[in-house]
Amino acid sequence: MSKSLELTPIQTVACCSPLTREPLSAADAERIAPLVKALADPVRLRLLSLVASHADGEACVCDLNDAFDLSQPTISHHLKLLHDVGLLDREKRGVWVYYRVNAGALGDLAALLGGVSA
Amino acid sequence: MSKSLELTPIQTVACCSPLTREPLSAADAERIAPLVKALADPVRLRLLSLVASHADGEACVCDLNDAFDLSQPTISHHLKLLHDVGLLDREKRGVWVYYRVNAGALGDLAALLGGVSA
DNA sequence: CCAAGACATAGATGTATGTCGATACCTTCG
DNA sequence: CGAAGGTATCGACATACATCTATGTCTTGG
Repeated sequence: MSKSLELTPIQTVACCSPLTREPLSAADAERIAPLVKALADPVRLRLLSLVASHADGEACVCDLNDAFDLSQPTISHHLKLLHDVGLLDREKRGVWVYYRVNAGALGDLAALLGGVSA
Repeated sequence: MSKSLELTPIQTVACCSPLTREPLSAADAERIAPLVKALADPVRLRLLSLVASHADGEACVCDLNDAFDLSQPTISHHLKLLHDVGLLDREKRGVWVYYRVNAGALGDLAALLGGVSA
C-alpha cells in the first residue's frame, strides 16, 4: 500500500487488491509479474509442490534432484529463482541445503488472483 | 463443459489438489504451467484486471487498447493468449469485441496455489 | 457495393529463458 | 591437510516470447 524505498514482489502482492476488484496499476503489475513468472514453469511448479508436501515442510536439494531428469545445475537454477522472488526459504545445515515454502507469499498470491482477502 | 479425451489447463487446475498437499505429477504440471504463464506478464495481468473490474464485468477491446502504450496488434495478441487458455471469454457484438473473465478458472487457479478448496 | 473502422493474423526481430557441461565453493571425514 | 561429495555459479546455446509494421477479415453506413 504505502511505498517505501522499494517494494519486493511479495510485498506488492500482499498489499494489492484482488485483480478483480480494481484495475492493477502498471507499476504494481510490473512488480507482481516476476512472482507469477517464477511459478510459470512446470519444473518450478513441481519443485514448489514437492517442497510444500514433503515431510516437515522442507526438502533437501538432494531429494529434489532425484525427482527430475534434469541436471543438478538446472534444478539449482530453478530453486534459486523461486528463492529470489521469495517463494522458497533456504537454509543450509551442514553439507545439505533445505528449502521450505513461504506459505504466506503463496497465500497472498492466491488471494490476489482469487479475490479472497488475505 | 466436458470434453473427455484431453484435459484443458483449466480442467486440470480444477481437479488437482492444492500444490501444498501432494506432489504435482509431471503431466499435471505440464498442463497447468501454460495457464500460469498466461498470467506471468505485466500487460496480461493488467488486461485481466481491467476486464474483471470493468462495468458489467466486460470490456471492449477499444477500451483496453487505450489503457496501454502498445500497438493494437500487441494487445490483441495478449487477449488471444488469455482467451486460448480459458481465462477470458470472448463475444463479438456488431463491430466490437467484448471480453469477460472466466471467474471460475481464476478461482480454481487461486485454489490450487492457496490450498483453499475449490 | 464501396469506403471506413474494429479487430485479428502474419512475418520479422531483439531479448529473455531453460538447459547443459565445466568448474568453483564449502563442509565433513579420514 | 587433502580428498570426497553436495550445491552454486559461469558461459554457451537453442528456443520461446513480446513487440512492431503490414495486411487481412468482417461489419456497418452511405
